[in-house]
Amino acid sequence: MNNQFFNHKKIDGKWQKKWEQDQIYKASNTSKKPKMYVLSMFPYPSGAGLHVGHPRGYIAADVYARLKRMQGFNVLHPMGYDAFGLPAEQYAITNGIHPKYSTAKNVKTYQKQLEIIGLSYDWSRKINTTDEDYYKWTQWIFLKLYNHYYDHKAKKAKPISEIEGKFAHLSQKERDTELMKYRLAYEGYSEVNWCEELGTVLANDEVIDGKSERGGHPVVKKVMRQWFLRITDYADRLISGLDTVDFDESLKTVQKNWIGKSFGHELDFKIEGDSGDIENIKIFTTRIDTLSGVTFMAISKNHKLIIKNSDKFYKIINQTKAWGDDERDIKIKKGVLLENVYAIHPDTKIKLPIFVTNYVLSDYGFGAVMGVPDMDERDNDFAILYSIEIKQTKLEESESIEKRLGLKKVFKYKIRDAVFARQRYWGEPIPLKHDTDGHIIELKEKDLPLKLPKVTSYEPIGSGESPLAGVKSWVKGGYETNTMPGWAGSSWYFLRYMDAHCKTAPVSKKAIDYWQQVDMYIGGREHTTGHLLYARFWHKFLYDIGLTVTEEPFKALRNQGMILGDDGQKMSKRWGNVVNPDDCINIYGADAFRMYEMFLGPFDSQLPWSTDGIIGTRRFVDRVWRLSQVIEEQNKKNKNIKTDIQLISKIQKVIRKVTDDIDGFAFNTAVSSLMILLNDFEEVIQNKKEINQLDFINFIKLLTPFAPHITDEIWSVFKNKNSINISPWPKYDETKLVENNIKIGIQINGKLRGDIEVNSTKSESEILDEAKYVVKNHLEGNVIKKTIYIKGKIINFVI
RNA sequence: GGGCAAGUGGCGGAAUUGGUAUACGCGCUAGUCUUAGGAACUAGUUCUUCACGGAUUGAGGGUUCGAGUCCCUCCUUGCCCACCA
Repeated sequence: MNNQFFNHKKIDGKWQKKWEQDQIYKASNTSKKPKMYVLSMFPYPSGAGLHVGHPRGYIAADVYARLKRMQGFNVLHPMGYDAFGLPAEQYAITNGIHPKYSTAKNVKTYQKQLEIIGLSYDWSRKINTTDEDYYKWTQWIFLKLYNHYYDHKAKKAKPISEIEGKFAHLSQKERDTELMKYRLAYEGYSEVNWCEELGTVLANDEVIDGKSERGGHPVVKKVMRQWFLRITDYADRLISGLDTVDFDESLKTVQKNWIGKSFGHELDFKIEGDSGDIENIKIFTTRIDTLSGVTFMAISKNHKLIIKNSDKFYKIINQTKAWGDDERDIKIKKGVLLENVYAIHPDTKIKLPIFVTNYVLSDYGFGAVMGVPDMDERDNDFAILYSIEIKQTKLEESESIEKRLGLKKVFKYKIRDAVFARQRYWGEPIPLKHDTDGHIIELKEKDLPLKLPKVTSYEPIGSGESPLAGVKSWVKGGYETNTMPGWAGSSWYFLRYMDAHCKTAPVSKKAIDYWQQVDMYIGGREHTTGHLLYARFWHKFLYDIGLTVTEEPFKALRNQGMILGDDGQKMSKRWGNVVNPDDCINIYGADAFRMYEMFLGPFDSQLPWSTDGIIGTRRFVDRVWRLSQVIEEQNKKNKNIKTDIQLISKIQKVIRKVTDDIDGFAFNTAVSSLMILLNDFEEVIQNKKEINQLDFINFIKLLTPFAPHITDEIWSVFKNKNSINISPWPKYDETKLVENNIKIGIQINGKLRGDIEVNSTKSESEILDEAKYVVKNHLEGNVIKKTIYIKGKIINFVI
């Protein structure tokens, strides 16, 4: 070992191979050590492969996992692939290649890219959501959702069989219909986000500004048969559970706002005039106290008053058709007055005009609003546009209105039940059959997995139905032709890692009892209202049915900031600013790359990438390498070197700093303090002093979570057995600290005028006298009115 | 429109939470070595000034012996949600 440069090409691979051979990162499900489950959000392997932004979260999780392992935890740190979903299917349509093969290829690429980074995964637990052994259990969970309902009194899910008796007197068809109103996975007809280009329905969070998240195709509303998950039943628990987890406060707020719980009252306004069977307009309001200011009613164009009287209101239907399908897009308020129909104010009995408007959402509350232009800005805008009376509101205690009109307090939520069906091929088949009467039959557990059949074409068939509807045997068997959405497999994968090969359940009782939940979850903020909410929902359901042992899946969550291109734009092929991690690792080595990703800046900040900077951490790696050789030489000659006590003291401080920083996800400052410590080591060597190997080992141990390859190599050159990666973490020892002479500033009236060396042997008056002497020019001819001396920090003379 | 962040050298960013602003790294300048270039190493590098000195954390004000940090007003940028009754 006489090289000036660290030979990463040889050494990185050597250790990666050895770690895998010795299985040093394998987690034990029976260990007596304290457990620690550290999880990175698993990737969707796209054809483009990883860019340098992706590994940031993986490396951070890995650094954290490595620290915990060295601190003596039994660490579970797994990785896998989320491989069902649209892009693979789009690729299949364009290229005629089965998604199974294209995703397998992508997974292979990702696997290679991850391996060369040197991440400490327990690969024996690798999962892939498209494996039959995996999606068998996704289907199993779906069936559990299907045959459970939510008991709002007990606040938990219960078997549907418990309420079947209630409907025993009904015909099977009627009974099916009634029970469907309770099931947590249910079939319904609903207006959904339909994307013609993709030929499928999308969830709300997959639609951005009326366009599909993937591809940016137009999305319109369409009524279709769908499967839904009743996430709304869990809305309250999804809010209250946030108080028990260690997530970023702003992320909790986003989830709370997404669920959108609000408190208010429901109230019926009687209708007079030509309104067919409809007698009332039901509204929800959070401001019942403004009732006296109501001067009109506003309803959405899809309100039942219009729909059920389409013959009477055909003109209005035609007029409002052109308003656009997405009410969220509207900029200018529009309205049409209903003729010959009035609503009656419950107190004054005054006739109120009814308008069909574009600013009332059809899918929130009852799609109807009481218009209070005096108090509500939106109602005010509308009233001015349509010359509606604006009446001064007399606020009234809501309790007295409640009593007078017999109203009850109610809660409303913004969150909708989640559409759980895609008219697509590349997803988990829904394990249900429809018999000829339309009765639904569940598949039995022994018949799972219901495997995806082969198809000849991946295009959705004309009606917008899934390609499965074109498979004769499938349709003949009565199988459901919808498949599950992309987020099905990712809603429970963290449980599967606990027991990746369990044959009898999604996860065995023994494994869940041991691992409990994810202790530290690391991923991007973009999953806040999608995956993260769905996973919490499924986990709570699985808790209700006794499969999991905690209410929440993730005890703590940390979000990484996005890495931008060096032009400050999002990294993408479109801008030509994509940097590939493989190239960086090939040139600079995994350790330099890992350190640079962590050193770039605060973990949760968005940061521009600059490949130029890696040279800095690469130089650091080389300097550590050279220093290790010098120290080895010194220690060969003399076994009992006494290291400079100042340096030992500095090492102790860095032990504390690096430990605290990794715990607090302040990786950038941990790396910088390691750089400072290296500078200190080199200064000692330059001064022709010697360093004991054991003190240097403390330093390389602190470096190990960031740069595990070079530290393991040095560790073995120093003739240590096993891997440094499973050696004990250094302990901070306060007794080894020495007090230095420190320089403190001398201020006059708060302005810095000089400095002074102090140490513990000098008394306060000695220090102050000396300080006065140092700044005597500034003090000349002035009286010191006040002296402030903060020990070890500052002296301030006020004149 | 609402909510949440954040504004510090040429650049990415530090600052023990009110106590010497600009740590660490990139880049740049000079030097050593080299036929040369590169690499490596050494020294320097907030601005202004020949220098002594002076100024400086988006702008302005305030509290304090002392403010990047706390308070008020404003400006700018980023992200998320956007007619949720």
